[in-house]
Amino acid sequence: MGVHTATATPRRSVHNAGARARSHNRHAQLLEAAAAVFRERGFALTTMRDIAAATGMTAGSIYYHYPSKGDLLLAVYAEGVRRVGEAFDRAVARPGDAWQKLHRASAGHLQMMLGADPRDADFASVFVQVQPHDFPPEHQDELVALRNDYEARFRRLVAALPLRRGVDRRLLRLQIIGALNHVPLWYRPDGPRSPAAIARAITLPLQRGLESPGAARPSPGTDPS
Amino acid sequence: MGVHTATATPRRSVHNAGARARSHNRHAQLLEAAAAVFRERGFALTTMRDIAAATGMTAGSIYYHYPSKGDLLLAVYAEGVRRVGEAFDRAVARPGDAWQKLHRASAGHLQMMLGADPRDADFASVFVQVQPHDFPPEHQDELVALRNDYEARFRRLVAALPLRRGVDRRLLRLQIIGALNHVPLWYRPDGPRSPAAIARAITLPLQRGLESPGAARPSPGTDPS
Amino acid sequence: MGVHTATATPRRSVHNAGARARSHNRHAQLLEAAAAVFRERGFALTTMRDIAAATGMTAGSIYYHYPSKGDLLLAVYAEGVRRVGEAFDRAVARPGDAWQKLHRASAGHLQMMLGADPRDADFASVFVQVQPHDFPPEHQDELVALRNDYEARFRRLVAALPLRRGVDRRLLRLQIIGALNHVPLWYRPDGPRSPAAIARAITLPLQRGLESPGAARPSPGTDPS
Amino acid sequence: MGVHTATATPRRSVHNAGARARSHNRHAQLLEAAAAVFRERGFALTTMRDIAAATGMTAGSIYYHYPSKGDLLLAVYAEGVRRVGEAFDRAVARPGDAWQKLHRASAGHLQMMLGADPRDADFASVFVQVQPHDFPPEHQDELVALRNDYEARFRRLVAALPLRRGVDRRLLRLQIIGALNHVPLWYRPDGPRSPAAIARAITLPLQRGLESPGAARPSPGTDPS
DNA sequence: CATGAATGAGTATTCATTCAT
DNA sequence: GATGAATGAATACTCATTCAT
Repeated sequence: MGVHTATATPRRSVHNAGARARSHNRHAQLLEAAAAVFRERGFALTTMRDIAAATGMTAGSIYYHYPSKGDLLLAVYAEGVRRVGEAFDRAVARPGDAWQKLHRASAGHLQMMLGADPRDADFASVFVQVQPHDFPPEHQDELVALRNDYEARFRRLVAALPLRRGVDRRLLRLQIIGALNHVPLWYRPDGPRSPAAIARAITLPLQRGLESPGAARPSPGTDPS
Repeated sequence: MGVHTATATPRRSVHNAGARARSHNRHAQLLEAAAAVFRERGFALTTMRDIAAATGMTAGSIYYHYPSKGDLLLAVYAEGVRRVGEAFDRAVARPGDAWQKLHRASAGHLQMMLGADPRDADFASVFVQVQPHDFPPEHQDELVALRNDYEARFRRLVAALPLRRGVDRRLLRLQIIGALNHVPLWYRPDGPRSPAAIARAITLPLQRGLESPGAARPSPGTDPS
Repeated sequence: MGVHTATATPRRSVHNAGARARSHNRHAQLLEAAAAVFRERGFALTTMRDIAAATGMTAGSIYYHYPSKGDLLLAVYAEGVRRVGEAFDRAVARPGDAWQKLHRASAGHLQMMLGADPRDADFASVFVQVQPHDFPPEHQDELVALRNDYEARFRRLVAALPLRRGVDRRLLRLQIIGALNHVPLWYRPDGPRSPAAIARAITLPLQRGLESPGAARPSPGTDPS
Repeated sequence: MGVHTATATPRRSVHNAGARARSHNRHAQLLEAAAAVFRERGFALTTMRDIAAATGMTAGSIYYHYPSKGDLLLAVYAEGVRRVGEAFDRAVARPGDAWQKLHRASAGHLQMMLGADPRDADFASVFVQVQPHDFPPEHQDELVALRNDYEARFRRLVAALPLRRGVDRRLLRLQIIGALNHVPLWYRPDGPRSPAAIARAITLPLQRGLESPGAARPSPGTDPS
């Protein structure tokens, strides 16, 4: 679990507990700063000096921890996948039928991007908004692998949904992901709806429109997620 | 009409028909090349040399026609808005109820991005994928104005939809746009569904889930759009 | 004595009187525009487009009249020498002793730079402020020759001055030229002194301080120039 | 004190003595090289590569020390003001009457531009020959402030001169400055007069021509400056 | 004569990256 | 671990100049 599950790990391992702790902090700090800056400015417009300034380091020092800007982005991306994935898993783990799990998982996904913790939001936003397109070519495969990791969760959940015959489950999944990931482009924290409410307002009509006729109608108030 | 309705127009007008025709062609050619390259690489990673190479010009020559890279992007964006907007308008102009118009307009929107004409696709994709964020600050206002122009069409159309009470029309609109604009990220032209079919598969469940109970159920086969 | 006494003449001669007249006007117009722009922005910062804009031409058209930017500057410079030289000559031609002639010639020099006719001022200012340094190397010799032409007048005039023994006439001349040419850097047309008065205030103390003891003291009011 | 008193200081301070010394040397070296090249070619015609070549650096490296070409020029200018100003102050600090101080200060001014130390000459020449006109607009105010700083010294000195009634002290000051600053345009180091002698030859006649009648006549030999 | 269009060599500036200390 | 300094390749943009029409 730690911050460095991703492939783009730092150059060398540390040698004692004190150093590891310090190192860990420094790494986490660096990764968070990078996430914040990447989110704010995008990859191409972010300079290593921007990130360095956000940590109190100088640009050269970053290279002690990450071998390149692309690796740093990849590490941020991976951490984004990890965090959003965990939120997703937590939502799915709670009892309920498949539609309820979808509502809650969507809410979890959105809350990671828009919720109270700005660090979650930074990592999740990078994960959700950065496209393979923005990466240096040598990292694109890894990026796609990470993304697939996450999307597999969605795939499994949608596969469990009781749907009318003929519904294209892949398209349903992509429609939900598209709608959810579009939210940060217009969301205002002082708006009338919470991220969870938005997520529910996105998925509930789809349930109404697509669930198999035999299933019980969802009653809006029964799921407190 | 024509390519140069947009705000970011070329530096000077021409004075006779022959020159105008030539000039027009060159401009259209330049704009199309820029659209293709911006779409492929994004704004930040596209160099003026890339665009020049795609037209057979030298980088410096572009500046005879557009005063900056940002202006060129803006012109491409504006042309994207114009093309997608026209497709939208054509769809809405055909007779039908509001839901039918929404289905067709969504199909038009998607077809611009994914349809047979690669030039439409280039302009539309730039329009849809470039964010204010990617623009030089001095052009962002204009960009937002252009985008609002287009979104107003969607707003009017959604306003005309017969919906259950309590449905948030703004959210519905943004959900549809989000889902539609996400399609190019996964669409494969050799896939089983046409862009129009995808659009319909996105909006039809929403109709089923959200239309006001009194309205007639949509029968899938009646709208041939 | 037309505009083109200088070496940097236009590419080809004209063939009939009408054309010559028109050509002459166009040339004069171009030269004046160039003088104005060179004066305002300096050689290096002036673009051919600046000059073209000031004449209503396009940049390429200038090359019909002058083979290069350097040649254009040289022509302006030469015209400056011509105009200031003529003013100098007029002042010297009027009757009076050598000191009176010096006062009047200095006044003429200054009036060319600061007087009522803005065209004189443009040409004179370019002449006076542009240094060999600013020229393309291939024109520097010619520039120096032109400048020497003008300075020879000053040299002759100073040679005729009745001075105490031991006075360095060359230094005196250069001191006067330096002081005069410095005036445009601080002169304000709404100031209390006219260019002629300034010139006199510069040269009169030098007369008082340097003229040979036997000469009559200048009485301030006698020379109305 | 030292090289970096001026406003256009390098980007960041250093943290230990060794580094500071190195840094200081590098800065001084860079500034001196820039002064030499600016003096030789003027601001507009000097390229960053020229300056870099003169220091053994790469053009890009200059930006580690100065944020722009304009800032670099300003730093050179400021150093010129500082050096010439100090020479002026030293001359004024020595005992003597106001006229003697003027002679010596003028000599100091000239010696800075033409004296034995080529570095002084570079800085002083840039100070004296560069006009606000040559600067990027954003630096012009600062330039004028620096220049005023220096001219105030001259103003105070001229204010102390015993002069005939009616003499325009401002004009006298500007006449002297104009004559002095013109000298580098014709001075040859192998000529018959030293810079100090030239300065004296410029100011002494003005004393003779302008000092108030009651004052003692200056005897040429008494002031050995 | 004039122009629209293009060129290509240059210009300042940026920035990821390196490295000695 | 960290940094100051440097690098060099790339980038947007400029501009004198050319030339077909």
